[in-house]
Amino acid sequence: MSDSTNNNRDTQDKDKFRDTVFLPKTDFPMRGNLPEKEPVMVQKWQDIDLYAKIRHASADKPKWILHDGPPYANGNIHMGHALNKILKDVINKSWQMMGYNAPYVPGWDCHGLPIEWKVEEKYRNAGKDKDDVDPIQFRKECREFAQEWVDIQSTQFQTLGVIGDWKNPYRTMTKHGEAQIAREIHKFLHNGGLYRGVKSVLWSTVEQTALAEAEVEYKEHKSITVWVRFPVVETACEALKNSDIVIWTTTPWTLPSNRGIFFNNDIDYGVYEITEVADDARCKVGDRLAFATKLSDQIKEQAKIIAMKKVAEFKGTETEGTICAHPLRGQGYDYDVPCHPADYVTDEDGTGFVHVAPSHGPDDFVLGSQYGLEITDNVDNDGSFKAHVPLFAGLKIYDENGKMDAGNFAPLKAMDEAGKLLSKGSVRHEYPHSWRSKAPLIFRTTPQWFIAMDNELGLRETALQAIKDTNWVPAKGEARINAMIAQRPDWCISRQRAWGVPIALFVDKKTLEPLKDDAVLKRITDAFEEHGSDAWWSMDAQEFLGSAYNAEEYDQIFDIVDVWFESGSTHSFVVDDREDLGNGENKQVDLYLEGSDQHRGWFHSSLLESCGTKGRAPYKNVLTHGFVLDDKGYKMSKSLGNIVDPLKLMKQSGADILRLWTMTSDYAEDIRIGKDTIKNTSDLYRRIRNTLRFLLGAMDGFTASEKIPEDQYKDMPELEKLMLHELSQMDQKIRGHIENYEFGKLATMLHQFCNNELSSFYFDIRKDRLYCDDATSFERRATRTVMTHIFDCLVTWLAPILSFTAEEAWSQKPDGIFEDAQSIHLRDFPTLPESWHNADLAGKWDKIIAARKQIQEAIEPLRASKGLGSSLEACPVLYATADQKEALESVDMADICITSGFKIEEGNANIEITKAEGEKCNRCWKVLPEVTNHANHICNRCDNVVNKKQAA
RNA sequence: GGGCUUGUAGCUCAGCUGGUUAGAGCGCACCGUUGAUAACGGUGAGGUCGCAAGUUCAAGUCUUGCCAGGCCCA
Repeated sequence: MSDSTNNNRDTQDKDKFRDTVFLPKTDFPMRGNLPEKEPVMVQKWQDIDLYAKIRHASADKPKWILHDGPPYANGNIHMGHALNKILKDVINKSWQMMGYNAPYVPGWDCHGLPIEWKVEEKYRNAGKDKDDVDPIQFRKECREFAQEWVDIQSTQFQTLGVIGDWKNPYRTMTKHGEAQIAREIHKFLHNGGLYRGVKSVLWSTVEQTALAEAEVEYKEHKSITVWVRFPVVETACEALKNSDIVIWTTTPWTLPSNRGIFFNNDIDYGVYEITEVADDARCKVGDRLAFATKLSDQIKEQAKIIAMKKVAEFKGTETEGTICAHPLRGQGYDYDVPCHPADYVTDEDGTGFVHVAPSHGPDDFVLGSQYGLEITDNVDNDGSFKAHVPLFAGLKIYDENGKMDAGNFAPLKAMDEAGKLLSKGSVRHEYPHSWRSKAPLIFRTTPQWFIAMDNELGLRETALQAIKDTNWVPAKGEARINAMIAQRPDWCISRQRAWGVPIALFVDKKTLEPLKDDAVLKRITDAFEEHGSDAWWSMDAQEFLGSAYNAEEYDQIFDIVDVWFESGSTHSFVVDDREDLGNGENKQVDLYLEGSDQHRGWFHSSLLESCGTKGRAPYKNVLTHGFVLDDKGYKMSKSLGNIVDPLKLMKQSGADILRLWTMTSDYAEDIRIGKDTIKNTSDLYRRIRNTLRFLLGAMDGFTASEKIPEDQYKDMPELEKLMLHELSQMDQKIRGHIENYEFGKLATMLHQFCNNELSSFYFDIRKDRLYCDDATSFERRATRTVMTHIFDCLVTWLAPILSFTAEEAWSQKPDGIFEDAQSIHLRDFPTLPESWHNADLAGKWDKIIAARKQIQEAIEPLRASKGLGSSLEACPVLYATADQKEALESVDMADICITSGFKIEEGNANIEITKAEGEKCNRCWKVLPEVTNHANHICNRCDNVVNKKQAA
């Protein structure tokens, strides 16, 4: 007989018996093809209004509320948005499936500068000036712009698989939102938190307006530098007597506003007596000058001093209490100029002494205020000196084109004439300019509205306590926000802008006190509720003031409120005011969840706002995630060209890949994304998908009658019971992780369960039973019953993460076995019977599994030497102690090791692999002696099954 | 410049209060299977735990410095 004849017979037999084997069958494809399927599913969820169905189905369950932080309605979503929204969705779905009613109301931040700019830009491009546009019209265009992006982002978020109330999100620009934000401001008016103060801001003399930091561009600018002498008039420092302190500045125009001198306690200073000077030097022999010793050579050269000697040394600390005269004393500048320490003063350049004009620099302002230095009001909106300024009234710092003007040169000249100018020069340095006009900017103090941190309201104290009362996840977030709240200055909430909610107040022109009449305030917010805050511009002031007050005696405030105050108020106008979230019970929500930057942003402003109005935090738990970086750990940026676009990624790989990536990363830290990570995630995804596919295939044709009744579970084989135990273990771990906000471990755990417990263990072992056993046998029914339980659990556990894939798998399940839910997302995690838990069994099987592992290792060398192919060709002999022998004999080790035979002998621990005796069964492929006796070359078991099948 | 923070195999992550040869999954290599088949099973090779000092009988784990990142400020 030739080989080919043999092969033919084998092939025929194989074909013959292949049809009698119960191979897995399912329409759930191996390949996900997610980019095509996901959008269809999103559409379906919208069509059936899945969100409403979930709400309806869980209406009676206890509420669990994650309150969404509003993204800014401007531009397409980026990876950070994707991470944030996916995380929220996974967490929310998890709690929902734990048996809670977890509504998700997405929101948007709609007011603010970036949108205002975009609209302004449109006007500029049309050759119009924003200031010429009617504010109502301007705001209308801003609103339309914002709404456009709300709609776009809404669609994009939904493609991520995020389920929420997309039909009815919250927005900071709705009429109710604006009205309630105004009410919140009024609460601070009543509780004493709100006050009017001044603040140092960057000011454009050309546009005559304050600029936000984001409107400022830093570029090179040539400034005048001057070294100026301040004669010491009073000092406890012996060295300083009869000398002049030398300061250095690049802004000569600030000298008329000088009110102090700062030094550094740690710097070494010297007093130098001039002994020889050049002809064109501005100082003379015998002058005594004080400055930092480290800078003496530099100053000597600059001042054209040929020779000088150090006559005294002193530490910065000794300078305390020294008082100087202004260089223009006798010409209207007769006040004292005190010296104070300041850490920011260095001896890197200049003189080691810094001149202080509290009105014209942020450091000057903050420290100057602390030392009680006068905040001058010398400079007008257009950059000219006000009329009360001696010598320089009317002179402008910059002209209308932003060029340096007499306001800079005149003080310099006056100093020189007074003999107080030591030297002058120029320097090129980075300097703030207007984004719009490109003109250089100046610092100027302007009146602004503040919320006090430390007055009778005690906001800082309340907030610090609220931080302690909140659960911060990860815990390090607490230290971060605590430091910020502990150190922050009063909250400046006013902006001189158009697109926002006005700080809707009237201020008495005479007393400068804001009007606190409730009737007036109510008329204002009622009008906002009806017309939106546009009413502040469109209605007449007298309409708000009513008959009790005369509009002419009041200033109407047109400043708008900081957008952080708006989003910080969402706990009020969203959480408290929406029935679906709220409960109207003034209750804290369960979770705020944002990036770690929000310790300064939303967590922070929400905390202050809520502490000010409610005396406690708006949240119980705060979860933070890190930032998305590129594959090397660098920040994504256009210039580096390393941006990963979530929309593109979804089109290439699918949202479920993105979702899985999020959850397998340690999102508490910054996370990386790149080619490798996506590849890795796709591989993980394939394994999970194939596990679902195998389960679906294994359940092919399963009906309720095949299912083992609950009361017979005790008779199931141990392996089946072990798997039920594994399920109950998983169930407990999963619930524990969710309750402790340890979502990072979930996806990894699920994947490893698919991989280890299922694919390489249970499925591999039970393939024989599924494929070859009698379909009606108790054992096969038990296996298939357990498969339905595994599927029931796994598909639901996966649903929060792989929302699309789980839904797809759910749609492929056999009928009549599972809960009748239209969508997987309408389900809860299955409640597993207590009886499934079986620690003793698990303990026993630990040993069995260890033995299995040893057998597998022992087979390997034979395979390598070609002594063996399939493990079914082997018959291991295990030598073990009597105890072990007993345990192993109680189970079918051949099945478990997927070998055709298995012998256990008493003896010293050892393993021998022998070849199984007999021939390969043409149906089940086991190598058994009995096969030889059958005409069809099949084993007894298979023969029975085939005969029974034919009879049926 | 300041506050907070990160750095463990090619990738994603574990490593509790310092204690035997640093773990897992993926990927990779090799083998098996060809009845989960663009799948499945097994075995194996990969790490001076960012670098350098120090504390200790003992450090990935504690201290200090440095390097490279990140967030928030200035």
